[in-house]
Parts: sequence; C-alpha cells; structure tokens
Amino acid sequence: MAEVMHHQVNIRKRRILEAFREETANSSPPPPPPQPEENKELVGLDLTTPKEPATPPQPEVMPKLVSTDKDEAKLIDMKLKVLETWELSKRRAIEKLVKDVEELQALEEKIEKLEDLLDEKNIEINEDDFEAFYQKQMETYPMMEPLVALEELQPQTPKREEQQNKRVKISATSTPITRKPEKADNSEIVEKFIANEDGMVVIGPNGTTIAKSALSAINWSLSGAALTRKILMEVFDRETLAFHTLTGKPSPAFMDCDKPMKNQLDTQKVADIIHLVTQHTNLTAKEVRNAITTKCADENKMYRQREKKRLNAALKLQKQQPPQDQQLSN
Amino acid sequence: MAEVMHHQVNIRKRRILEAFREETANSSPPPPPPQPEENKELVGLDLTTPKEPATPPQPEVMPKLVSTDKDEAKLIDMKLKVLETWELSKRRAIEKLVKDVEELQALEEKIEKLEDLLDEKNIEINEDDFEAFYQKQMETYPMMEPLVALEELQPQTPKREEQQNKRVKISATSTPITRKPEKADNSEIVEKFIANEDGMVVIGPNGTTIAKSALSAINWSLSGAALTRKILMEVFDRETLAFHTLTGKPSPAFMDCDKPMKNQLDTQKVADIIHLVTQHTNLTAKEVRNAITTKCADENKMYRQREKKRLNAALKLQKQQPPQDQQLSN
DNA sequence: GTTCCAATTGGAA
DNA sequence: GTTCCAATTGGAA
Repeated sequence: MAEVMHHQVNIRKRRILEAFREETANSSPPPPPPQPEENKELVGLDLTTPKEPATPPQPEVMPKLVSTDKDEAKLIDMKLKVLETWELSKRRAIEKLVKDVEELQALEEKIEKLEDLLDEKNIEINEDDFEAFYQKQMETYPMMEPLVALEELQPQTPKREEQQNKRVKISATSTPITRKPEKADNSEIVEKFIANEDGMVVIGPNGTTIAKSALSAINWSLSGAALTRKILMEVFDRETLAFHTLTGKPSPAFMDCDKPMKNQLDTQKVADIIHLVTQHTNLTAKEVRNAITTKCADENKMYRQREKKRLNAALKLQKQQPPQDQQLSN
Repeated sequence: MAEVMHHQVNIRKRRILEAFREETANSSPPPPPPQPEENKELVGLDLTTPKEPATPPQPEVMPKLVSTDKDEAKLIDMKLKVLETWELSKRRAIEKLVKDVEELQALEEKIEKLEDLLDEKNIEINEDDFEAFYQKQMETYPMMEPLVALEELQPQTPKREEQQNKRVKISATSTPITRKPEKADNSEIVEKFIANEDGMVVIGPNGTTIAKSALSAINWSLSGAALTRKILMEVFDRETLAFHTLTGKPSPAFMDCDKPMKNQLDTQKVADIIHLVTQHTNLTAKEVRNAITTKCADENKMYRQREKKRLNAALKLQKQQPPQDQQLSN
C-alpha cells in the first residue's frame, strides 16, 4: 500500500519536474545577465543565508532572491515553498498509511489466532447459522455492514487501466473523485444506524441510545470538538451537563476554595460517546474527553448566568410589588 | 486511491468469508441439534437482544450466545467482534486516504495557479539556476529532499505483479513489510538535518537551531507530548521555561489572586518547535501548544520545589551556626 | 525526577 | 448564544 502511495507521489513529482523542464526546453535559456564577479558562482541568484543571528526579528524568513527578473525570482521562490509543502505532506501521508497497515496486520493476527483455534478444536460453522446470527447482530450493532456488502467482491485482478486513469485523474483535475461529500457523508454515516420502533439508535457497546433524527441533524463534517458537544446534548440534558463532570473530582486548582461538588457523568454513556466520536472522526479519546470537560464547564457557566438573570428579574418584580411580603425578603 | 484501499480491504473480507466457506464445505454441516420449538427460527443460536434496560451495569455487553456447543458459540462471537473491528478500521483508513487525496488536490491547485502565472508572464526558468537555488535551499532547510531524489522516478506503469504480491504479502504474513522502524526512524529523520560547523541544525523557518547531537538523542517514537517536552528543553533552559508561558497572559482562573507575572516564550522559537513536531508526528499544533503549556507549568512547579529545598537547607545551616548573624534572620 | 490528567476561570472569537 | 483557549493546581501514574 505504501508502494501505491509512493507511486502516486512520484507521478506528482515527475509532473512538477516535467513542468520545469518544459519551461526551460520550450525557450532558449535567457542569457546570464552581466553580473558583478562575486555573484558569478551563484548563477544570478543571491542565495547566501542571512548571516545575522536571529535576535532582530526578521519579517522575511526565506532568504531573499536577487535576480535580474524580480518576478521570476519570486515565482521560483513560491514554487519552492510549494515543493517543500509537498514533500512534507507526502511524508505525513506515508506515515498514515504505515499506521493503517499496522492496524491491518494486528487484525490479521487476531483472525489467524481465531482460525487456529477453530482448527484445533475442529469446529465447523454452518453458514446459514452464521447468516442468521449476523442478521441479528446487525440489528443490535447497526454500524456493521450488511453481509451482502461483504460478499460483493469485485474480481480481484480487474481494471488496472481504469484504476490508473482514475489515479491520474485525481492528480490532474480539481474536481475530486472521492471528495469527502460534506452532506452525503452525513447520510452515509447516519444510514448505518437502524432505528428501533421509538426512532432511537444505539451509539455504542453499552447500549446508549439517541434519537436517529438527532443523529441526522448533526453535521458530521464539524470539527471534532463541536461534534462531541452536539452528541453530548443529545445524551444528557443541560442541567446534567451543568452539574456533572467527566470524573466528578474537584479541581486540584481550587482545593481550598470550596466550590460546589459535582457528580460524575454516567461512565457508560460517556464511553459510548467516545466510541461513537472516535470511530467516525480522527479525534483521539483524549480530545473527546477534553471536549466533554469543556462542555460541562460551559454549561455550568451558562446555567449560572441564567440563574442570575432569573434572580434579578425576581428582585425587580419584588420591588414593584407593595411591600406586603416584606418578611420574605428579610 | 480510495479504490485501491477498497480492494485491499475486500481481499481481506473475502479471505474471511472463504475461511468460513471452507469450514462449512470441508465437512458436512452438523445436523441441527434438537431444539425447543421457539428457538427453531434462530437455527440453534439465541440471538435475541437483552431486553432489560441498561440501568443495572451489565458486565457482558455483547448479547450472550446460547448454543449446543459453547465453544462454537464463543468462537462465532469472537469472530464477529473481529469483523466489527475490521469494518471500523477500514472506514477510518478510507477517511484518512480521502483526506490525503484532498491535501494532494489542494497542492495541485496551488501548483497549477503557479504554472498559470508562469505562462501568463511568459517566464522561463533556467534549470541550472533552479538546481543551484535548490542546493542552497537545502542547506537552509535540511528537511527538504535532495533534488536527485525528486528525479529518481521509477517507470510509472511497472510491476503490477510485484505490487500485487506485496499487497497479498502484507495481508498474509505477520512480518511487516513497511513496518515503522522504531530506531531506524530516528536516524532517518535526524539525517535529513545537516549540521553547521558548530554542530547545530535549523529546525524551522525562523532559523531556530539546536545541537544535532541533541536531536539524535531524542527518541522520535516517543508519544507526541513527550517529544515536544524534550525539544523544549533543547531550545530553552529550565529557568526560561519556569518563568515563561505560551502567551504570557495570566490565568483567567486566577485573575484576583495576584500570581507572579510570567513572560511570553519567544514566539519565533515556539513556532519553529511547533513546525518541527507537527511535521514529524501526527500531533496537531494545538496538541503541541498544549504540551508546551504543561511543560512550562511543570518546570515552574519544579523550580519552586528546588527553591524551597534550598531555603530549608539555608535555614538549617543558619541554625547550626553561632547566632552571630542573628540580625539577618530578623 | 517527570509526565500527564482534568476542573476552573474570563475573555476572545 | 456558544465555542474555544490556555494558566493554574495537586495528585496519580
């Protein structure tokens, strides 16, 4: 897989270089402009790195190009920045792929162990049984792919041409072939969840449910933290969020000042939320927990604001009324 | 690219299914054991989801299988878990790939704009100039790939067979082909940096330098935050870390209590550290900043601890001495 | 001897 | 009307 990625990258690299070559080939190189002798070895470009230590803040970070054609220099400069960005992005992509491969291998090992176990015990699995079982499982874990999808295997050696074309196309057009469909992604994810008769869907292994309508209302292309917050609002009500925290522990920063105690959010539900979010975004569990902590803090803040507003309104009302209830205010 | 990934996944899926099929084909399916009538439709497996609400904590999350052969049930159960994990992992991998493609496309657009600009202005780039420029750039930005590497392009249509074999191999052996080499990764990264005469290397666009020896001493397979901390220690000394923060702003949580002011860490250096870490790990800039904040807080804590220790030692010493310096302690 | 965690805060966004 | 940020803390790891 990493190999494939590499090819993709190399195609791109070659295109860049070819572009450069074409530019130089299509027209005779401009005669080197007369230069003062000390610049000669630099072929018309002043490329010396700034000698001064960084102490005076330098607004221009890249070493300035000095050339007869300023535009040209600027463009080379820009192009290089692009190349650099390119190279870094490539490295990151490969890292990701390597990680994927590792995950696949871990799964592979697990599966092989299971197969060994089956062999060892000489156990046979009836396919009908399995399908029935899978069917039931799907109802419980709606995120699973239907068995049919597992069986829809294209011939494995196919369409090299087509695939190749597609790859080139990805790299040659600006309209994405496999673009992340902002809205379609939504329904794609949401449709995996099958609602029960009350319109609720199970979001994690602990059986936490939320309304499917709520799930579809959530914009899954939101940044991770925002997504977590929306789901939190579906699982818990505002008051719960305002008076609970992730751990239920007091802040170590306010040990002495006796802040009002808060309880711990239902750990099962929290685990399910973390499950849901980490499976469908790139967030780590830690980031999700962080978002939960913040949301609770924010809800508490908002609750107190509203309370204050209510209190002020009540006081105002009291003042307007004749002081017949005066004893209550003492 | 997503297509490629899909194939890879499908190969795996098919292997799983084939394994199941072989098991059922190689031996006649076991005759369905006599079952009480109400279980008949479930073909020997009790697949009903647990009816009880989740209130009492249930240690077993997956619905229990009830079968004549407990081992068989258990194994199907396990196998399903694997399948589920598999499916989720696949989805994540595809998400990552889609993201990669998007990044590539963004770069593509940038480059095309540049090319258009070149065309528009009818500018030609002398290849020799470019190479000389690149050479110099490499000295300034050691992370860039050498130009030769950019030119080493394998023929683009090659080795389908080989590639295919590799893919199968990845999925069939447990020894990784492109495993992330824990140690090799170190030198691989470090060697990209070219030290100057003082053994220092530039780590980012602002020209921040650290000793190359320090860079090699760092274990790049560390978790991201730990890595950030190590680099921080190379760029700043302990005292600076102890009395500076990311922003220099006081904590909003301690506005009233007048904590001692802290200054802001050199933003240029911080930017370079963030650059270095985000390029070579999967951390986001936010996570790096978070790690910096924490490290500063920890260094401050440790500084105060040491100070206290020193003070205690001094007091002790004073007591042991004849009280001729008594006026100092009053 | 260090690193990591999460509760709290006011204000910026 | 909400979300996000980072400084601070003590203790767990």
